[in-house]
Amino acid sequence: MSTAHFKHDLFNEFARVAKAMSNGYRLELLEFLAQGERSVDALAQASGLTLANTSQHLQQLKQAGLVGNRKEGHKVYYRLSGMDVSSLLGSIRDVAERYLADVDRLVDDYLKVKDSLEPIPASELLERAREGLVTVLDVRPVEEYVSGHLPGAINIPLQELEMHLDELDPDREVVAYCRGPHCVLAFDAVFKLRERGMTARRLEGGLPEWKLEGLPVES
Amino acid sequence: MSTAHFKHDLFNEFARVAKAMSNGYRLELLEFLAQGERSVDALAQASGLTLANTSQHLQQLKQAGLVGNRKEGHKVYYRLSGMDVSSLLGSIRDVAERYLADVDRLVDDYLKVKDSLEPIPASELLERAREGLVTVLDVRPVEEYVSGHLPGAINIPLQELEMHLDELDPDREVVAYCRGPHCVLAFDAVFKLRERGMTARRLEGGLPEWKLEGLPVES
DNA sequence: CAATTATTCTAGAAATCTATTGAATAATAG
DNA sequence: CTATTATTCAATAGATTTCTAGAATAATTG
Repeated sequence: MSTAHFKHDLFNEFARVAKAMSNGYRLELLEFLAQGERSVDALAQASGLTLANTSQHLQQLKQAGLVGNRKEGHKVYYRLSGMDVSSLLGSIRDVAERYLADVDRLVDDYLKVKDSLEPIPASELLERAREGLVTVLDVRPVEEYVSGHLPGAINIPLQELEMHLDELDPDREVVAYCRGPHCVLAFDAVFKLRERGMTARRLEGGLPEWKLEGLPVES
Repeated sequence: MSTAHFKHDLFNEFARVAKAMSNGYRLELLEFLAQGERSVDALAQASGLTLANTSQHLQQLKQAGLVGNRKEGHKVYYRLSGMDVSSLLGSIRDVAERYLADVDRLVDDYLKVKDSLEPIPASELLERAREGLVTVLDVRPVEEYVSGHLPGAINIPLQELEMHLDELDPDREVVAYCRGPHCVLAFDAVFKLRERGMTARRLEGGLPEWKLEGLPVES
């Protein structure tokens, strides 16, 4: 095999990985999977895709080596091949955020209050949690909480937040988190809590970013 | 705008970045650009694509925010938007190398001697260069060397290596480098030098990786 | 064993991507 | 001003992707 040929083949292989990630729905699926293992059915529901379509997208991700699966009973559970896939997703996010004006515009438009919601870094949360000063609030759906969450975090899915406000100590600051840096759940939660007069901030990044920093996870 | 809509749009923006990188030729162009600024013409020659085709690929990269360009005289020079694009390319490479069996197979097939060519890490090269123990050899084409190279490196493009062997001190170890971790130029150079009885190793990664570690570049 | 559930497979239409070709534009040189 | 050089634009054919819908498979339940 010639050098040019080798190089060409190699770059085509790299392109396969990028191609697998070149579709918005597949990136959403990867973000869901970054929260933990999920069945095809659950992923279809979460993404709003049809079952057959979800299955096909997952198979593309699998062929590119980004996810793996296992069969248990008559369900198939998919999972990320490794946390470096999550990290790759983060790199794409960062590059997009830095160089695509549309991303900035979108984030600004939707999260107008962005500046007033200055996020708290993982390191700071760790410290304040150690001192017992904060309530760590996971606002993702129950299934995602169950398959892994921040140590000591309590789970109140966003939709149920208003009904369970009494579970939160009104005198402690709340730090909310969800799936990732652009996940709106934590934004909305902080907004609602502040409306109720509580002190609330959101964590910078979500569970996947927390894991990538090598911080402990409870489940 | 609804939450679901926002999320969907956002992930589609991220997908644009991945889509721009989902083609082998475009990844090759990005690797060339990671060596330094280049004209469309030069990139067409290096990649083997036609001029029009090269121009179109570059425009796709530009629309995804990955590259920028400037006009000087009647030439247009393209450049990476930032080193984080180079870093993203590296992440894709890593994921592909780790999870795609085909990549391993390709690298093993072509670079059979891989194991005997254990690369020297940047940190070690720095140390040994400081002690004056090694000749740092850049085997990329002259243009790439000119637009930036390792401090103190001498340039002998691979094709001319045999003719210029006398420029190398036979008693000093040679460390060769080129464009990146899978660039064959340095592999071939090390092979040739060893055939001539010289002590030679290749640097782990190429110039872009060196820059990403924040190490100094000369030009 | 029949019915049910979860997933995958197959086929096809519409949309998108890629490479090629030749024409158009823009800057410079003569 | 004309010719030349470097790049982009526009049109097109062929290949690939994406989504849908219904059939097929595989494991479990009754």
